[in-house]
Parts: sequence; C-alpha cells; structure tokens
Amino acid sequence: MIDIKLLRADSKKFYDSCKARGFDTEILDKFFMLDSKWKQNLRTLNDYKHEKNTMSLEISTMVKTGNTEISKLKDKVKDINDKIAIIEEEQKRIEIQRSETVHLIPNLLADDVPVCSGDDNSKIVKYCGHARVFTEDENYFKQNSMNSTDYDVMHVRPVDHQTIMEKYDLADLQRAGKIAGSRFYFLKNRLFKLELALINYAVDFLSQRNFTVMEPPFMINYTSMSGATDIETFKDALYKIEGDDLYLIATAEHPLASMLAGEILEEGELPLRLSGVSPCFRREAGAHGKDTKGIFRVHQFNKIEQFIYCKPEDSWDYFKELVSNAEDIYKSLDLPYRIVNICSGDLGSLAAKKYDIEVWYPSQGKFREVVSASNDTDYQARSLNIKYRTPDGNKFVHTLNSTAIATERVLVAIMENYQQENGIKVPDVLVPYTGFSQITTEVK
RNA sequence: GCGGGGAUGGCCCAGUGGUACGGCGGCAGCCUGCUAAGCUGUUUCUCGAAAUGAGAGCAUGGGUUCAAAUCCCAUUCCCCGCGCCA
Repeated sequence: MIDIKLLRADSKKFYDSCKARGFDTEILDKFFMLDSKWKQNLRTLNDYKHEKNTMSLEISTMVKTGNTEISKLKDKVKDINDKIAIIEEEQKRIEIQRSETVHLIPNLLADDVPVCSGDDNSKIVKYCGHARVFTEDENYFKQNSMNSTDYDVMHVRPVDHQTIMEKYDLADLQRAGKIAGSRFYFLKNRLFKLELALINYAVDFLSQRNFTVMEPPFMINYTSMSGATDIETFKDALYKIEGDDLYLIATAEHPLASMLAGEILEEGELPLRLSGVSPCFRREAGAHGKDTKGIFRVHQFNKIEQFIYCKPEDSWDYFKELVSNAEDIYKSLDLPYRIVNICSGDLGSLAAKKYDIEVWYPSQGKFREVVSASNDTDYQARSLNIKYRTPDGNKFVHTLNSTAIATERVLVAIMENYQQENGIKVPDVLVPYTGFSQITTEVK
C-alpha cells in the first residue's frame, strides 16, 4: 500500500503514476473525498471523547470524596456516548471505504520505467546466449534480440515439448486431467529427476550467494495474503481452502514477505536474503486457450524464489543483484535469454519497476517469461508493517522479489533448446545433480 | 481433539474496575581531563504548522459500566500434559 501522508503532500506524483499505468485516476479523487470526511469526523470524535474523559475523571474524584450527586453527570456522559457511537459507526464505514480505495492505488513508478502499454512496448535491455532459430522465425528473433547474430539457423522446426514428453515417456497429462483437470500433470522418469536436479542446483546456487534457503508454508491466511499481494485483483487467481481461512500460495514470495509482518528489524540484520522453494498454485482464470498444451502454463508448478528485505537507499542495488543472480543461472544453463524492462501499463501495482527474463523457445519461435524480478520499494512492507530501527525512528524496509527457477518452464526450455535427434542433452551444470547426461528412449 | 497455564510498549516484568509501575536496552542532553558510573528527558500509532494539544493503544473481536489491562462471551497464537498420527 502507498504512503497516505505522501499522497496528501504530493498528489501530483500519484496522478502521474496512475495515468502512466493506465489506471483510472478517479480512485485518487475518491480517496481525497473520503479522507477529508474522515479527518473531519476524527476531530469531532476526539472532541467528544475528550469531554467524556474529563467527566469520567470528575466522577472518579467525586466517588473518592464521597460526593453522591453523580447521576446527572452519568447521564451527560451517556448522552455523549450515544453521539460518539453514531459518529464512530459512520467513521468505520468511511475507514473501510478509504482503506479499500487506498489499496487500489498502485505504487509510484521508478523513473526509468518505459511509459506505454502492451508487451511489445516493453524495452529490451539485453540479449545473451546462443540460440537455435527456425528459418521462418529469423526476422522475429533478430528484432527481439537487439539484432543478435549469435544463433544457428534450423531448417526444420524444432519439436515442441509435449511431443518430446510423449516420445520419451516423461509425463502423463491425460491421467492428470482425469483426476484433477486440465493444466495438471504427472512428471515421470528422467524429466522428474531433472526437476529435482534443477531444485537442488538452485538451492546450492543461492546458498552460495548468501541466501537462507527454506521451505515455506504452502498455505497462508487471508490477512497474510492480502498483505503480501494485491488480493482484490488476484482473488480469482488464488485457490481458497474451503472451511478454513487459508489460501494456497501462488509463489513463495507470499510467505517470505508476510513472515516478518508486524516486526521491527535491526539495521544490522539487513539486507536479509531469503530463498523459498515451494509449489505454486494458480487458477489461471482468464488464460483460457493460452498455452493449453504441455506443462508451460499449469495450475501447479515448483519454483525457487529469491526475496530480499533491505534499507530503502539500497534497494536499487539489490534489484540489480537479484537480476544478475537470475541471469547467471540462465547463463550457466546455457539457455538464450533476453531481459525486458516491463512498461508501465503491464506492471503489477506493487512493483515500482520490473525486469523479466525471457528465454528463447525454438519450437514456439518466441521469447517467453521465465523470471520476473520486482522492486516493490516500501509498498509491500507498508501493507505488512515491516520496519527497521534507525536513529531517526522506525522506517519501512524495502522488499524485492525475483524468480530463480520456475522449474516447469525451465524444463520446457531445456527440452526445446537441448533436443537432439534421439534424446535430450542434460545441461552440463546439472549432470552432477542428475547423474545422467542424456534423456533417451532407452533408459527410464 | 481433551485438560491446565499464558499473551502488557524494542525486550523483561508489575498491575482484582478509577485512566499503564518498575527495570533493561536504544537515542538526546547534563556532569566529568577521558572512560565508566551518575543525573535528566525520550522511546508506539493517529489528527494537528505546532503546543508545556487531543485521541487511540495492554493478543483479536464483541459485551457490561460514567469508567475495563482488570469483569463476561467468542476467537487466534504460544507453552505443558494426554490422545491421535506420516
């Protein structure tokens, strides 16, 4: 959530930011309307309460001195109590409305976010790697990789991952569909082992970079979820457990962010580098018809997430650190990728800035998102009330998050980029984790 | 799931209906040749330009009362014991 004091003091910033994101600025107008009402009410409420407290004190001294003429005063206080009750009820209503409104106001944009909308307008920051590109995709590839010339031309379209999975008996989507529905899967044999290898690789990788690795709760309650996300917008994306106040997490970011809710950290504890390994559950409502085949877009996938709590003045440095950690992973896996500066119209409301890493998928002839790194500045920390102690008082920390590996998407990327005539080569860095270097029909 | 105990400011802890005691730590100042000790103040949130202004705040939500940390009801979490369980 945004800083109400800052909003009151510098409303123009917020109007500009909202416009750039394509948000309706009416919410800001609505906020100011409700806020002035709220302030007005608060004043009269406090005046009445003051009067009440004074009288109560008078009664107290009268009781002590044995004065019995207190019933008149009691009646007066009762009258005031009635008035207070009426205003308080109204104030509660206003507060709820105001808080709903405030939660709809998105974070202020960082200065270097491209102002526009639509995926195609996000700015390509960097391309890296050696790609395999089907002849027909050559122009598209060049246009979207800052004119990279580092690629092999394929004269036959590379095979898509669902075909590969079928051929080598690596998954069972049909039976998963039977028992759970579409967008679920059984991962089998060496593909499953490859997934375990990816998880272990990421865990080792992040441990070496000073992250505390952990497995978080896979379900959290409403309060935590709404603090960690923009829950009103994402309600349809989340699975709710019937009969309990629990939601399945859509990313480990949710528990990693809410775990410190309400806490005050010591300056020396920061930065706090945390990594969460968890399944992610997403309803993918509104994605009908998109990526319906295979395991690219599914209701349940595993992910290793990076999360950092830090001091406000350091957060842009840690943003770079998160992105370069992720980059180093894709470099080490030798997957061709580009980095995209997500434009204002596509940014989630928590993020001040977001970089995506997109890997080249040769069968699709497209770059597709595998990593999303955001600096949420103090927006998430304010909703969750996470501060740190400074000599000038307690201040909100900044929070940042980034994917390290979303395993299902990376498995797809490996199958597509590492395919050979009679199998899939395992990326070199993963071989120590898998114990095999090929996925073929011969061995399960 | 059952029984018992508990939750108070950054931390520890007191408080059986009258408006949060005390300590520790942190910060600021005073005192000191320096350090330590000592002394004084301060320590959460909100409204307010500010006040030597006011309000709120004792796990959460209700209730009783002129007045609730305190009494009543419900809920959450933690600890101990029992039960169940991969």
